[in-house]
Amino acid sequence: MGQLLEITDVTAKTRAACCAPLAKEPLGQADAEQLATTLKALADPARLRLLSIVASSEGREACVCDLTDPIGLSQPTVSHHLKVLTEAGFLTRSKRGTWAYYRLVPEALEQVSALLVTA
Amino acid sequence: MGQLLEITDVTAKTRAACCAPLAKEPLGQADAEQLATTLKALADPARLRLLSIVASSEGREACVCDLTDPIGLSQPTVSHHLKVLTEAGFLTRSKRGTWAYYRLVPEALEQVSALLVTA
DNA sequence: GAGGGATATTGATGAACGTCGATGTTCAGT
DNA sequence: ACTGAACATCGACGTTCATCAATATCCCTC
Repeated sequence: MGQLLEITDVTAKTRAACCAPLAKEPLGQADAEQLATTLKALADPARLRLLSIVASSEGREACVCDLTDPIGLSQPTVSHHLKVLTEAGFLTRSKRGTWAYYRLVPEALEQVSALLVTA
Repeated sequence: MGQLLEITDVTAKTRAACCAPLAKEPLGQADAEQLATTLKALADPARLRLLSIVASSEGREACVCDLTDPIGLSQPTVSHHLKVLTEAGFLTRSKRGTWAYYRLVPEALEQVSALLVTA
């Protein structure tokens, strides 16, 4: 009891919250695989750009139509990248009319950031 | 003038220091590719485990012989992963006798960590 | 309900990656 | 010099992944 995580937002399924900071103790195989999956979602130029565009947009959200052009990739490819980022927990999707809006989940990035710090 | 970076260690070739934080402004193509390369070095279970073992070892360093067994991969594969981490700036290599010691570069992880934070 | 626009899914293709066995290299000790 | 140990490099193989064109789905409007 007295778990530290009780304070955090329960609704956010922060998949990156898998383990102690890297430098704290050796990662187990399962934890390493989970963290790697999360990091792999970030380790792509197109997805990093998509994330940063969304993050610096008003309300920290943007629709696909605003993202396709500046990225310079086809619409299906952009859609695919957004799906990867969403499944990794970095974005959430909400459809309004014909448009799909993707919103940043700041806690997800903070989680990953916290795991990498040397403590 | 008054650059923030002047304070940081000059000797460390922190390759991750490419750009402003993700949420600050949209990443350019070149910056995104560089960051992605750095993150790709982290986005692998074996490399994450290697990093964490080194990070939690005495003096934040370890030789290959101490790493091969706990990882459960062949020696060439471990050697390859260590090379990737070194080229990404997360480790440095120093040979003493027959042994090769890999030491953690904490600043590199801190750099990446700082870029992901939502600011 | 028919047409059109925005987004998601599918299938295919080429490149990048993780892994290993085999071999090369360097160094300590005999 | 020779042998053995520690580590790196090479070449090959199977898998994963980014990307696109084509197609499907959903929703608005007329």
